[in-house]
Amino acid sequence: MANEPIKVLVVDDEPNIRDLLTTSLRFNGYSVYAVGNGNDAVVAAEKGKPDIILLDVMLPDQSGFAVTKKLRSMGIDVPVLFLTARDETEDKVTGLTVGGDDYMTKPFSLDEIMARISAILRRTQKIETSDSLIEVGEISMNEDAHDVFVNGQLVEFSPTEYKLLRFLMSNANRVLTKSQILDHVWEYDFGGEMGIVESYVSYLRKKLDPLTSEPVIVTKRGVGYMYKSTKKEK
Amino acid sequence: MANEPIKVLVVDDEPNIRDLLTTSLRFNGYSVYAVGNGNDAVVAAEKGKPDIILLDVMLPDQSGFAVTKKLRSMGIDVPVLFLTARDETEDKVTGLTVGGDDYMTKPFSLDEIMARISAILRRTQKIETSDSLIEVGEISMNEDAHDVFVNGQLVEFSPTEYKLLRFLMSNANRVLTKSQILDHVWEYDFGGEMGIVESYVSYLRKKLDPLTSEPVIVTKRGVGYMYKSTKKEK
DNA sequence: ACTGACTCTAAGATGGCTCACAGCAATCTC
DNA sequence: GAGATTGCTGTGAGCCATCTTAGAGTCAGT
Repeated sequence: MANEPIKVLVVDDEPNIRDLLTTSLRFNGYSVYAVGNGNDAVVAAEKGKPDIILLDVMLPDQSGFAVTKKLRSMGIDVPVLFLTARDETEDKVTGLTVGGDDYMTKPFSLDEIMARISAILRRTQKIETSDSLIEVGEISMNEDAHDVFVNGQLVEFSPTEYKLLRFLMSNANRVLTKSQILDHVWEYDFGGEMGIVESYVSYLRKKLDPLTSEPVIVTKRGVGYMYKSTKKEK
Repeated sequence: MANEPIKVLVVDDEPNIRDLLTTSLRFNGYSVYAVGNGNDAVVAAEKGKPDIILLDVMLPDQSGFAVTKKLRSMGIDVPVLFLTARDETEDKVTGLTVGGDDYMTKPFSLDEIMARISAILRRTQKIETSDSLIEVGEISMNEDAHDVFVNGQLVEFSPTEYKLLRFLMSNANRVLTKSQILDHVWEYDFGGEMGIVESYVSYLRKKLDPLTSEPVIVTKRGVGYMYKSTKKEK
């Protein structure tokens, strides 16, 4: 598919986060390399010419902002997705979303971070084809506007409902276990039980089923859930 | 495809499980080597360059997670199929299905574990030819969707029925004894009688026979069962 | 502080699933 | 053909996965 894989630079001092991101990104087809501090980040960005950087703002040697500033002064204006702790968000983040940049608070969910990366690349790499519309069966989803249309009718969803639906739709016609759903849709430090997936599937069905000709989320007993789209026979 | 056999590393401290897995995997054409603790696993993974690792999470020296982390930090990002006990599942499962990884709870069934391995290799080795479709005679089976079509018509099966049918189909035109079926389809610690196989064959027939031109599961009296596909040409 | 939206837990209800058993059917042996 | 053996399937008990809903706790905006 991709002759030139998209290159991502991950900068975070926590090995767990670094592994999590590296593994997931690789699996999603990105070419990834990861470093643990600001100095290495600058060097790696200069040599590796990444298409996007995931950059923790809280690094041992210098802040992510300093790294960005240094890169920009070197003429490297790669888009950055900042990773910040929840509490240090409000004050320092202002002005971050200029240009192609964006930020996410930790802890994040994998599905969410992949979506953000896509969004940033979509905005910055004009050549990129993938548009922000996910359309499967009777439901279409506009990623930019966060809107969901079911057979043309706008339906409101809570953030979690939205993420769950997006994950199900982007894996249409494939059974997903509750563990998979939990791992991808919920924040990585979520400590609860898988029962919450059942609850949210229930919420989704309550909103979706009245508007669709047939149930879109089917239960595969003993396995998991699947978003089913009208499939062509073969 | 078989010029280079796929290499599997088995890591489990229980010799019984290790032997069970090793034997089955070898029989299925994999190149297998097995170790009993985490340190050996890291060494073996480094030297042997396996295509996939079956990794018990509960090892004598260190956890399977620690092993994985060590490997990833060494730049070895081979996919892992974690093996966990049923009770330690609920709490510590988070993050297990990230990347190409997956997990299975002990006790498992051999057929199930082979299916999972195929699924993981299919997802991670993009070159892999075999897709997720098993098609023999009038029945086709979509592994991703866990769907079974009999002459184009979707039929629902319980998990056990599904596994039994999959095992029969992947051994089409070969007689399988009830013991073989029990050993492959049911969990390895199943304590019941072989009569259960007869029951489930009966369930399958009740659902399949009305939709097929001739019975697909034939009884070889005194021997076992066989899935028969009408292959006229050869 | 009040309100409403949202997340998550817990628990009861439901119904499917697994498995054993038993009687009947089919097949084999002599 | 008769009895013995093996296989088939209906019944039912107990278990377990799933669905749904009510409510507690939290957070944001007014």
